[in-house]
Amino acid sequence: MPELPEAEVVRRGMARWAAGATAGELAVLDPRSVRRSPGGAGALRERLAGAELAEPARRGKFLWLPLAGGEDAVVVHLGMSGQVRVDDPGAPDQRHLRLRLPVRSADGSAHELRFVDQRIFGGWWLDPVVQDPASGDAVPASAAHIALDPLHPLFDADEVHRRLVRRRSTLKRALLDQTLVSGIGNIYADEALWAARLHPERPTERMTRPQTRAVLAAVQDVMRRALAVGGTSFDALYVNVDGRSGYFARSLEAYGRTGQACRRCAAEGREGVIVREPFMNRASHLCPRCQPRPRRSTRTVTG
DNA sequence: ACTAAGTCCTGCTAGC
DNA sequence: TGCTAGCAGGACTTAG
Repeated sequence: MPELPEAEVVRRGMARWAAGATAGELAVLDPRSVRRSPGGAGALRERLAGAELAEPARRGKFLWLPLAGGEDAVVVHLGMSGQVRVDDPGAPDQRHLRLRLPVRSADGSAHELRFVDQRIFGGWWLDPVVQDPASGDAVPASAAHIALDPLHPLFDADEVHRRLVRRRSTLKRALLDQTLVSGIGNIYADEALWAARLHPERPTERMTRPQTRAVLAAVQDVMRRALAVGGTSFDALYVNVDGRSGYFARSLEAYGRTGQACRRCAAEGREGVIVREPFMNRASHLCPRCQPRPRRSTRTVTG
């Protein structure tokens, strides 16, 4: 699933051909992929035709193509199965191809930016650009509520801690809340919790500052390592703009390793096994020996 | 029938 | 009793 490292790989892949390019006429093969765009396919197509694209940008899992002039941008969100592909004009359609944007790149070459999305959680939409007062960044309005991501230069773990302990929730749920810290999804949440030896159900108000620092440092570490090898690919759902897979799946310690030995336990002579636990109609993967379930919460249970 | 999951939206509840 | 902020959970989606 695309999380921050995968979105960043896609951003870099797009940058070479999109930065400074001139857009042609957008083909909308499935209007559901532009359902968030004001005015629908027609308005988006009209705005893009002939528009100059600037350097692609990203915050958390949100990507966008700023349009020359700086007043608006095309947001590209991958959802859970979205891909951006850069193809030669006339290349055969991919299965689940939803959008096709011809571009004349800065070097004069012709390409197509294509949006392929099996499950249609993602999409493209036109959005005004606003200034985020906290960072000074220019961001699309629909991404303005998103917190800084862990790889942002101004990311402040202690500020996240202060906000975290005010919450009456649990740790993994908080890590997935894009308004607290952005870019983390189910894979990197499980990996960071394993690395920091913290249970996903740990109450947020009982987190210590060293624990918060540890889990956020683990997020940064696992994201940087994933980025270095092109992201995490489990199947054909996530690929780079060239259609190539990332190699981080083989480095995962918790996610997707249900029933397999915990490698840290094995290295230390213990026999922990990764288990899968239900979580928000989804799943968490963890080692019960490294990540013991917190003792019963001190939170008041009404009844 | 059930699995995968990012984000938006709705509705509930605690607390004042 | 009523308001609000914050939190939890459902809806959306398709292939295997």
